[in-house]
Amino acid sequence: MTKELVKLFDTLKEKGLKLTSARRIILECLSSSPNQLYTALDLFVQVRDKNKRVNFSTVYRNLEVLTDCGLVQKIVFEGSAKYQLRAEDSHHHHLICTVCNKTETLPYCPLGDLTETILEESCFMPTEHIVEIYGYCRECRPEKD
Amino acid sequence: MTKELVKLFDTLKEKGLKLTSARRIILECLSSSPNQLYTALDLFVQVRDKNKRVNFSTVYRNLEVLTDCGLVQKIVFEGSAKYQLRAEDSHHHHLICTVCNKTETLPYCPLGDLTETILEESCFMPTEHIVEIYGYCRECRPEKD
DNA sequence: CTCCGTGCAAAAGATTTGCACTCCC
DNA sequence: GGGAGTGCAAATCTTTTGCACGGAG
Repeated sequence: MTKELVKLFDTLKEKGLKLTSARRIILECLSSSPNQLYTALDLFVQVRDKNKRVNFSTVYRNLEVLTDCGLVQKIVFEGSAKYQLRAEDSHHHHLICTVCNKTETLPYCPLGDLTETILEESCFMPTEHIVEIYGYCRECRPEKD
Repeated sequence: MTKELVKLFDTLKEKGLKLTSARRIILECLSSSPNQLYTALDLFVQVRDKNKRVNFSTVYRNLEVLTDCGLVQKIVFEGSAKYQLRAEDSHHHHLICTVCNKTETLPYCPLGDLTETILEESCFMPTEHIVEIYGYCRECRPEKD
């Protein structure tokens, strides 16, 4: 079992949540492809492979729990929610390939100090933001001509 | 009837779409609160007030049509799609108040020239992006202390 | 007159919930 | 042992679709 996984489990416990077998498997699956965006269904299929007794609702309920306690990041696009482990270290965003749906990480935030600027310009006080960048990853990029 | 409304109707016709009474009413409603994000249901309720015979599916179908032809902008958050007239002039983003749900416009794009940078750094070729900024508008801002 | 657009009803898909039972701490 | 968590089934909510009919151009 990887160090990262242990850390995830510990975080769960610290938050007063029980480490059940469903949660263990869900975190293992998410952790096995940290750059993939899973729908609840994607994840359920993979979880099911490891333990047939885990229910779809349980996956949903736990994705919500894990999102609330900050271990998982939720993004909504193309009609359904997608989930991914949240890198616990730093604020970042995603580069999402519209062909293969794999994601890469943009390790910094393009908004930078914009919060201050917006507050001054618009009297609007930003608290959170969504930045998602869509395009072609290196593999899926159309041939250059 | 406002100038802006006439312009919207003309755009419809230019695109080869018929100006039906449902579309007229939908655009009137959207145009009456250009800074509000409407769910399909919100809009349906308001449309219904003006003409009881308009169907919910018609609202959905037209929101899609209007989005496709660029008159309306669609944003998905909090579990459902929200719609708003698209300012026809320029690329911009939204400041969304998490209290009253009203939106303001951020008249520029915080990503700026980042497309080039990302391509160089990551070999990822951005084609589109979502930037939505959440926070408190001037009216809903918590008391300063 | 001709289709695009619509009303209606039903289906599809995503997500949530009530309840009894289970099993982690 | 107690309460958080789960399985199951059904409900709910959002969005889509098939089909026959109606109205804008």
